Amino acid sequence: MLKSETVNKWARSCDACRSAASAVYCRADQAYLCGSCDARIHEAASQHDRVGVCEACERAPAALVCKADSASLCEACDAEIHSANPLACRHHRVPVQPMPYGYSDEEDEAGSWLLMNTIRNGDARPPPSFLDEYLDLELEDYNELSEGYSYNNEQHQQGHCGVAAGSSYDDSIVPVDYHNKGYEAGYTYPASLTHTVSTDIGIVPESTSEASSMKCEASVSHCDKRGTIELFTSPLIEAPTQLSPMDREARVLRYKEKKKTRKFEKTIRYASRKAYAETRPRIKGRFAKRKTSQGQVDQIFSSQPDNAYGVVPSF
DNA sequence: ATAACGGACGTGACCACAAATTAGG
DNA sequence: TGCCTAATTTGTGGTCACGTCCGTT
Repeated sequence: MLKSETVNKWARSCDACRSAASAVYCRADQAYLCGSCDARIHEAASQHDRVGVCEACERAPAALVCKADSASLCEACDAEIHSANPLACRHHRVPVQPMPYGYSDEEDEAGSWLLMNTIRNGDARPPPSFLDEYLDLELEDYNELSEGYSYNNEQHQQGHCGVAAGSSYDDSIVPVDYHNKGYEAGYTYPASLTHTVSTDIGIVPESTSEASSMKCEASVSHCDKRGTIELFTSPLIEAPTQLSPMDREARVLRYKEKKKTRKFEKTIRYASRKAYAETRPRIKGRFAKRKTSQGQVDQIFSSQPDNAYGVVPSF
């Protein structure tokens, strides 16, 4: 089943800007696009059918929507997830519908905007009051920001930021076409199919360590039953211990933007459980045993006079 | 200026049980 | 190594109790 508390490092990058994670797949263009690129490109081609990206692998167009899991899945992930056990097989799934024009991944858009502005201004360095802006961070957030911070102005001046706008892409790394070399060629995904990013993670170096993440094909994220996230790294993986100024800037900006756009509303991971909870009997808001609740119902109705009406027992 | 009071608001605990996950054979 | 079964854990929503904040007296 799907877990929402783990990090998916496998998200496919946008085919247009090569920086942000893709959010949609355009069937007409046969291209994966982030929210901002999708909005820009399809402003003139609004008739293109687009679908979301699979929430499990984030690297293939969604083909089905699982009502029980409230998740859009590609055919491969759907087959894998829903063949796991007889119960999963019973999940109701419907073909994914093309999204109307106007969809945009706000987070990607805002993040790109911030990055573009920074680069346009020709200065990717943190502002003088850089740290002051984080005085309101939670301690653990601050630790995450502090971890691995190493500002290297020389590298910045040498033009390592001269890549596509809104990108922290390291042009010294040759991009890998996952679609051709991985997914379609039978690339095996991690055993734990995950599809969302926990806000507890804080800064998740999605685009920042894109170069390194491209080399991290063997890494496996694991979430144990207490919710602790463990990252297993193979010896071949290069960890981003020293971040470039651009990488650092991108991380900071992404974090700031994410903090702004944090959504505190409750997220439902299992729609089936929600549906069941809504139908369950209650006594003063608490879940009640079916037999007990039935007895209470009988008691309530037996205590009402024959002509009593308008009283709705709260179960 | 300070204390007391009360209303508004926010937060966490509680409950049962299907579903998901893990452990062991 | 893979399969099966049993045991354990997770997640779900409405209500209540409690604490905090703020305005009024």
